[in-house]
Amino acid sequence: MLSEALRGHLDALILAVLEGEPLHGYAVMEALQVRSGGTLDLPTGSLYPALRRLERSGLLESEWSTVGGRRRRTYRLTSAGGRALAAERTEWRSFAAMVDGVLGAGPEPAAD
Amino acid sequence: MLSEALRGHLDALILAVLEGEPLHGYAVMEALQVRSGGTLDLPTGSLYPALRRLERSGLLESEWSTVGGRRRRTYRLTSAGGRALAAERTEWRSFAAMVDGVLGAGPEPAAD
DNA sequence: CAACATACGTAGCTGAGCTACATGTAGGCA
DNA sequence: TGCCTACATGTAGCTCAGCTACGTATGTTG
Repeated sequence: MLSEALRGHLDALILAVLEGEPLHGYAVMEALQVRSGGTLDLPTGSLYPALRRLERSGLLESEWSTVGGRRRRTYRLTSAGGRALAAERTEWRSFAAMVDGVLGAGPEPAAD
Repeated sequence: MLSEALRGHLDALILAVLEGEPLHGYAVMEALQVRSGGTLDLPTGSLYPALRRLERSGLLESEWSTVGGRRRRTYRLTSAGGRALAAERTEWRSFAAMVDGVLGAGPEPAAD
Protein backbone atom coordinates (compact mmCIF):
# COMPACT_ATOMS: atom_id res chain seq x y z
CA MET A 1 0.00 0.00 0.00
CA LEU A 2 2.57 2.60 1.01
CA SER A 3 6.19 2.98 0.14
CA GLU A 4 7.51 6.48 -0.48
CA ALA A 5 4.33 7.97 0.90
CA LEU A 6 5.58 7.36 4.40
CA ARG A 7 8.64 9.55 3.94
CA GLY A 8 8.87 12.17 6.60
CA HIS A 9 5.89 10.91 8.54
CA LEU A 10 7.25 7.73 10.08
CA ASP A 11 8.94 9.54 12.96
CA ALA A 12 5.63 11.05 14.02
CA LEU A 13 3.94 7.65 13.99
CA ILE A 14 6.68 6.08 16.10
CA LEU A 15 6.64 8.93 18.60
CA ALA A 16 2.85 8.65 18.79
CA VAL A 17 2.80 4.98 19.78
CA LEU A 18 5.46 5.70 22.40
CA GLU A 19 3.47 8.55 23.83
CA GLY A 20 1.31 6.44 26.09
CA GLU A 21 3.91 3.95 27.32
CA PRO A 22 7.48 2.87 26.68
CA LEU A 23 7.79 -0.06 24.30
CA HIS A 24 10.61 -2.12 22.88
CA GLY A 25 11.22 -2.17 19.13
CA TYR A 26 9.30 -5.28 18.29
CA ALA A 27 6.34 -4.05 20.34
CA VAL A 28 6.43 -0.71 18.52
CA MET A 29 6.13 -2.65 15.29
CA GLU A 30 3.12 -4.55 16.57
CA ALA A 31 1.52 -1.43 18.03
CA LEU A 32 1.83 0.32 14.66
CA GLN A 33 0.22 -2.65 12.96
CA VAL A 34 -2.68 -2.64 15.40
CA ARG A 35 -3.22 1.13 15.48
CA SER A 36 -3.14 1.36 11.70
CA GLY A 37 -5.73 -1.36 11.36
CA GLY A 38 -3.21 -3.73 9.83
CA THR A 39 -2.33 -1.29 7.05
CA LEU A 40 1.15 -0.45 8.26
CA ASP A 41 3.47 -3.43 8.11
CA LEU A 42 6.83 -1.88 8.85
CA PRO A 43 9.92 -3.97 7.97
CA THR A 44 12.49 -4.24 10.74
CA GLY A 45 15.03 -2.65 8.41
CA SER A 46 12.95 0.50 8.55
CA LEU A 47 11.95 0.46 12.19
CA TYR A 48 15.20 -0.23 14.03
CA PRO A 49 17.29 2.36 12.20
CA ALA A 50 14.47 4.87 12.71
CA LEU A 51 14.43 4.20 16.45
CA ARG A 52 18.20 4.66 16.67
CA ARG A 53 17.94 7.85 14.65
CA LEU A 54 15.28 9.18 16.98
CA GLU A 55 17.41 8.30 19.96
CA ARG A 56 20.45 9.99 18.45
CA SER A 57 18.26 13.05 17.92
CA GLY A 58 17.35 13.03 21.59
CA LEU A 59 13.66 12.37 21.01
CA LEU A 60 13.84 8.89 22.51
CA GLU A 61 15.92 7.21 25.15
CA SER A 62 16.39 3.47 25.54
CA GLU A 63 17.20 0.91 28.16
CA TRP A 64 18.17 -2.74 27.83
CA SER A 65 16.41 -5.48 29.66
CA THR A 66 16.10 -9.24 29.41
CA VAL A 67 12.74 -10.94 29.37
CA GLY A 68 12.47 -14.69 28.96
CA GLY A 69 16.09 -14.94 27.91
CA ARG A 70 15.61 -12.37 25.14
CA ARG A 71 17.29 -9.01 25.16
CA ARG A 72 14.95 -6.08 24.72
CA ARG A 73 15.68 -2.48 24.11
CA THR A 74 12.85 -0.42 25.50
CA TYR A 75 12.35 3.09 24.17
CA ARG A 76 10.66 5.94 25.96
CA LEU A 77 9.80 9.47 24.84
CA THR A 78 12.01 12.22 26.17
CA SER A 79 10.52 15.61 26.89
CA ALA A 80 12.07 16.81 23.64
CA GLY A 81 10.35 13.86 22.00
CA GLY A 82 7.04 14.97 23.42
CA ARG A 83 7.53 18.45 22.08
CA ALA A 84 8.61 17.06 18.72
CA LEU A 85 5.48 14.92 18.60
CA ALA A 86 3.26 17.92 19.23
CA ALA A 87 5.07 19.79 16.46
CA GLU A 88 4.75 16.83 14.11
CA ARG A 89 1.03 16.65 14.78
CA THR A 90 0.59 20.30 13.87
CA GLU A 91 2.76 19.89 10.81
CA TRP A 92 0.84 16.83 9.71
CA ARG A 93 -2.46 18.63 10.00
CA SER A 94 -1.41 21.58 7.88
CA PHE A 95 0.24 19.25 5.39
CA ALA A 96 -2.87 17.10 5.12
CA ALA A 97 -5.06 20.19 4.77
CA MET A 98 -2.79 21.44 2.00
CA VAL A 99 -2.95 18.17 0.09
CA ASP A 100 -6.72 17.94 0.60
CA GLY A 101 -7.05 21.47 -0.72
CA VAL A 102 -4.99 20.86 -3.82
CA LEU A 103 -6.38 17.40 -4.57
CA GLY A 104 -9.89 18.70 -4.17
CA ALA A 105 -12.96 16.54 -4.09
CA GLY A 106 -12.53 15.28 -7.60
CA PRO A 107 -13.52 16.26 -11.13
CA GLU A 108 -16.35 18.53 -9.99
CA PRO A 109 -15.57 22.11 -10.98
CA ALA A 110 -15.25 24.45 -8.02
CA ALA A 111 -18.21 26.73 -7.44
CA ASP A 112 -17.34 29.81 -9.40
CA MET B 1 7.33 24.10 5.91
CA LEU B 2 7.53 20.86 3.97
CA SER B 3 10.49 18.99 2.61
CA GLU B 4 10.52 15.24 3.00
CA ALA B 5 6.82 15.23 3.77
CA LEU B 6 5.97 15.70 0.12
CA ARG B 7 7.61 12.45 -0.93
CA GLY B 8 5.27 10.28 -2.89
CA HIS B 9 2.46 12.83 -2.94
CA LEU B 10 3.79 15.40 -5.39
CA ASP B 11 2.66 13.48 -8.45
CA ALA B 12 -0.92 13.51 -7.21
CA LEU B 13 -0.80 17.26 -6.66
CA ILE B 14 0.56 17.91 -10.14
CA LEU B 15 -2.00 15.65 -11.76
CA ALA B 16 -4.74 17.40 -9.78
CA VAL B 17 -3.93 20.90 -11.04
CA LEU B 18 -3.78 19.55 -14.58
CA GLU B 19 -7.15 17.88 -14.25
CA GLY B 20 -9.18 20.96 -15.11
CA GLU B 21 -7.05 22.36 -17.90
CA PRO B 22 -3.68 21.90 -19.58
CA LEU B 23 -0.96 24.16 -18.21
CA HIS B 24 2.69 24.76 -18.93
CA GLY B 25 5.29 24.09 -16.25
CA TYR B 26 5.57 27.56 -14.86
CA ALA B 27 1.78 27.84 -14.69
CA VAL B 28 1.62 24.51 -12.83
CA MET B 29 4.01 25.98 -10.29
CA GLU B 30 1.82 29.05 -9.82
CA ALA B 31 -1.38 27.01 -9.70
CA LEU B 32 0.10 24.86 -6.93
CA GLN B 33 1.06 27.98 -5.01
CA VAL B 34 -2.43 29.40 -5.31
CA ARG B 35 -4.32 26.18 -4.58
CA SER B 36 -2.16 25.46 -1.55
CA GLY B 37 -2.80 28.90 -0.14
CA GLY B 38 0.80 29.89 -0.65
CA THR B 39 2.11 26.98 1.39
CA LEU B 40 3.61 25.01 -1.44
CA ASP B 41 6.53 26.80 -3.05
CA LEU B 42 7.93 24.19 -5.38
CA PRO B 43 11.46 24.77 -6.72
CA THR B 44 11.85 24.36 -10.47
CA GLY B 45 14.37 21.61 -9.84
CA SER B 46 11.56 19.58 -8.34
CA LEU B 47 8.78 20.47 -10.72
CA TYR B 48 10.35 20.08 -14.15
CA PRO B 49 11.90 16.67 -13.53
CA ALA B 50 8.59 15.55 -12.01
CA LEU B 51 6.69 16.66 -15.11
CA ARG B 52 9.09 14.82 -17.39
CA ARG B 53 8.83 11.75 -15.20
CA LEU B 54 5.06 11.85 -15.38
CA GLU B 55 5.23 12.22 -19.14
CA ARG B 56 7.62 9.30 -19.43
CA SER B 57 5.16 7.30 -17.36
CA GLY B 58 2.41 8.13 -19.81
CA LEU B 59 0.33 10.09 -17.31
CA LEU B 60 0.96 13.40 -19.09
CA GLU B 61 1.62 14.47 -22.64
CA SER B 62 3.17 17.76 -23.68
CA GLU B 63 3.26 20.14 -26.60
CA TRP B 64 5.56 23.05 -27.34
CA SER B 65 4.29 26.48 -28.18
CA THR B 66 5.64 30.02 -28.26
CA VAL B 67 3.84 32.84 -26.51
CA GLY B 68 5.28 36.34 -26.49
CA GLY B 69 8.62 35.08 -27.71
CA ARG B 70 8.91 32.54 -24.89
CA ARG B 71 8.85 28.81 -25.41
CA ARG B 72 6.26 26.95 -23.39
CA ARG B 73 5.76 23.27 -22.87
CA THR B 74 2.12 22.67 -22.12
CA TYR B 75 1.18 19.49 -20.31
CA ARG B 76 -2.18 17.77 -20.42
CA LEU B 77 -3.51 14.75 -18.57
CA THR B 78 -3.74 11.53 -20.56
CA SER B 79 -6.55 9.11 -19.85
CA ALA B 80 -4.03 7.00 -17.94
CA GLY B 81 -3.19 10.16 -15.99
CA GLY B 82 -6.84 10.61 -15.11
CA ARG B 83 -7.05 7.07 -13.85
CA ALA B 84 -3.80 7.48 -11.94
CA LEU B 85 -5.15 10.64 -10.32
CA ALA B 86 -8.28 8.83 -9.16
CA ALA B 87 -6.11 6.07 -7.72
CA GLU B 88 -3.84 8.60 -6.01
CA ARG B 89 -6.84 10.31 -4.44
CA THR B 90 -8.04 7.02 -2.98
CA GLU B 91 -4.54 6.16 -1.81
CA TRP B 92 -4.10 9.55 -0.21
CA ARG B 93 -7.36 9.22 1.67
CA SER B 94 -6.50 5.85 3.16
CA PHE B 95 -2.99 7.01 3.92
CA ALA B 96 -4.25 10.16 5.65
CA ALA B 97 -6.80 8.12 7.58
CA MET B 98 -4.06 5.74 8.67
CA VAL B 99 -1.83 8.55 9.90
CA ASP B 100 -4.74 10.28 11.62
CA GLY B 101 -5.59 7.03 13.33
CA VAL B 102 -2.09 6.36 14.58
CA LEU B 103 -1.31 9.96 15.54
CA GLY B 104 -4.56 10.19 17.43
CA ALA B 105 -5.99 13.39 18.79
CA GLY B 106 -3.18 14.01 21.21
CA PRO B 107 -2.17 13.27 24.78
CA GLU B 108 -5.72 12.53 25.93
CA PRO B 109 -5.89 8.90 27.00
CA ALA B 110 -8.27 6.82 24.91
CA ALA B 111 -11.53 5.92 26.61
CA ASP B 112 -10.69 2.74 28.42
C1' DC C 1 15.76 -31.54 14.59
C1' DA C 2 13.18 -28.25 11.84
C1' DA C 3 10.36 -24.47 11.71
C1' DC C 4 8.54 -20.49 13.53
C1' DA C 5 7.84 -16.46 16.56
C1' DT C 6 10.39 -13.29 19.21
C1' DA C 7 14.02 -9.77 19.22
C1' DC C 8 17.79 -7.12 17.59
C1' DG C 9 20.76 -5.28 14.11
C1' DT C 10 23.58 -3.63 9.72
C1' DA C 11 25.23 -3.14 4.71
C1' DG C 12 23.91 -1.50 0.64
C1' DC C 13 20.53 0.12 -2.83
C1' DT C 14 16.97 3.11 -4.57
C1' DG C 15 14.99 7.19 -5.98
C1' DA C 16 12.27 11.46 -5.19
C1' DG C 17 12.93 15.97 -4.20
C1' DC C 18 16.31 19.69 -3.40
C1' DT C 19 20.34 22.83 -4.33
C1' DA C 20 22.73 25.15 -7.48
C1' DC C 21 23.59 26.16 -11.70
C1' DA C 22 22.96 27.34 -16.97
C1' DT C 23 20.22 29.38 -20.77
C1' DG C 24 17.32 32.72 -23.01
C1' DT C 25 13.43 36.36 -23.71
C1' DA C 26 10.60 40.46 -22.25
C1' DG C 27 9.89 44.50 -19.68
C1' DG C 28 10.76 48.18 -16.20
C1' DC C 29 13.82 51.67 -14.52
C1' DA C 30 17.67 54.65 -13.73
C1' DT D 1 23.01 51.67 -22.03
C1' DG D 2 23.12 48.49 -18.34
C1' DC D 3 20.79 46.11 -14.62
C1' DC D 4 17.35 43.75 -12.38
C1' DT D 5 13.21 41.16 -12.20
C1' DA D 6 9.66 38.09 -14.04
C1' DC D 7 8.89 34.56 -17.22
C1' DA D 8 10.21 29.94 -18.88
C1' DT D 9 12.81 25.62 -19.21
C1' DG D 10 16.22 22.53 -18.03
C1' DT D 11 20.24 19.35 -15.92
C1' DA D 12 24.03 17.59 -12.72
C1' DG D 13 24.76 16.10 -8.46
C1' DC D 14 23.69 15.48 -3.51
C1' DT D 15 20.99 13.82 0.35
C1' DC D 16 19.05 10.65 3.13
C1' DA D 17 14.83 8.01 4.62
C1' DG D 18 12.97 3.78 3.95
C1' DC D 19 13.49 -0.81 1.85
C1' DT D 20 15.69 -5.34 0.66
C1' DA D 21 18.27 -8.81 2.12
C1' DC D 22 21.05 -10.39 5.11
C1' DG D 23 23.02 -12.18 9.91
C1' DT D 24 22.64 -13.29 14.96
C1' DA D 25 20.45 -15.45 18.92
C1' DT D 26 16.77 -17.46 22.10
C1' DG D 27 12.38 -19.93 23.25
C1' DT D 28 8.77 -22.94 21.79
C1' DT D 29 6.25 -26.32 19.27
C1' DG D 30 5.76 -30.49 16.44
